[in-house]
Amino acid sequence: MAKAKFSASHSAVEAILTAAIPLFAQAGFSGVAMRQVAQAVGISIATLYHHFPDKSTLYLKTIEATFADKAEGMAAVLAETGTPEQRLQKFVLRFTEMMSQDSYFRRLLQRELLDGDETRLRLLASQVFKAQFLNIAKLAQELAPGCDPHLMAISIAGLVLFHLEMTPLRQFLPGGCPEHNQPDIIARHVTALLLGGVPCCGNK
Amino acid sequence: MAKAKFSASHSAVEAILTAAIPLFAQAGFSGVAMRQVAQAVGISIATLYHHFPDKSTLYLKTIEATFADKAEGMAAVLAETGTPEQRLQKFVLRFTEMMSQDSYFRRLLQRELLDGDETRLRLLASQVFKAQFLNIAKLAQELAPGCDPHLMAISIAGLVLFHLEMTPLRQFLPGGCPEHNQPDIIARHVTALLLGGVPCCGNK
DNA sequence: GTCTATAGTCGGATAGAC
DNA sequence: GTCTATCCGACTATAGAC
Repeated sequence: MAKAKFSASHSAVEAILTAAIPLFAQAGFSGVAMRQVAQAVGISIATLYHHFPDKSTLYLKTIEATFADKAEGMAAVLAETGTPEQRLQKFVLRFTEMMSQDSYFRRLLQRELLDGDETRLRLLASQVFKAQFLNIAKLAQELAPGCDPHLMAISIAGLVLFHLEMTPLRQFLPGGCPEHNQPDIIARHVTALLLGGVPCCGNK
Repeated sequence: MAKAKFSASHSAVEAILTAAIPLFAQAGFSGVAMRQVAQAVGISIATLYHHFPDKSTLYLKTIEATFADKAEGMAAVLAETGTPEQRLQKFVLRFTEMMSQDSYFRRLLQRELLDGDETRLRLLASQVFKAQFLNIAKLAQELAPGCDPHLMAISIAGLVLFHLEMTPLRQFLPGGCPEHNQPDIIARHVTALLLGGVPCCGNK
């Protein structure tokens, strides 16, 4: 009973969140007006406020939806067989590809690292990172016993994410070219660096 | 002649920029109101607009001032003697310390990587990074001949910067503790990783 | 659930006196 | 150079009809 009603409401909320993700990713919380969101969905502001009590809640729900989507995808990245080196290589490649594809998620992540309050940071940690973080840390311990797994896990993810963060700046730096933004190029460089240290191309 | 007049104007502009840096670093362009800046300096809005034609220009000048300050400091980080390994170690340590201290610069850098237009990104590249980037790339070539120096330079700086970006999230991730945010801990980890590859603590 | 209309506030920017 | 006073458009949020 009341199925149609609930379903309609549900899809309206989904449509709003879908429209809000690119807007907040592009301009951040204070850079987006509720009018813009309403216009992007094709509804009035009053209808928007019927589904979300205020702008902060809309933003939080947008973040939650984005991160929940990503948490699902992240689960498929690991659980590989092979030597630790092979598993690292595969993880880095898949992680790079996944992060390259979803610039909205990446931008929201960057914005949360700058402006996230404790609630949203806890959400980010527990929903998106925690499970994969433990797997990476475990892999790092196999490859580098005695090394701090927490620092290693952040370094591995950070190498990939920072190269993607630098995409807009790269073209203005010496030696930068569009090829450096390709996922497979970044993944190969990061893998070689992690497995070989600085002489990373001597062992190719 | 007209020295006092010019001097007064100069220090007023400086006072405004000094007050604007932490505000824009904290909340970003759209998160700061001109009224806030005026209040922080202790002047009226009209006076603020007497010195800067609009908000965009104030923001640009704030970024320019912050980056110009940093460009000076960056010059002192390099020019070391010793083996390539020793020079890398010293560079990473000093770079980490320098970036740890100035969170305003770091936040403005993060914000520009998200929202910077071409003008400001070119400024960032040429004023802040270019000179040091070439030095790091050169050092990387000594340590890893045949490896792409552009990718290596970004990886070296990125390892340090990403660990600092993760500071607010670290406490919610497995194994994270306040000590992981200390510059010397980060620098040691990054150096070991770069010189030894993943088995970074086996050679301590 | 969705709308039009609007309240009330805050934003960037300006006029003109001193 | 600095101020008070003000304009006015944009913003968040709400009221009330359908």
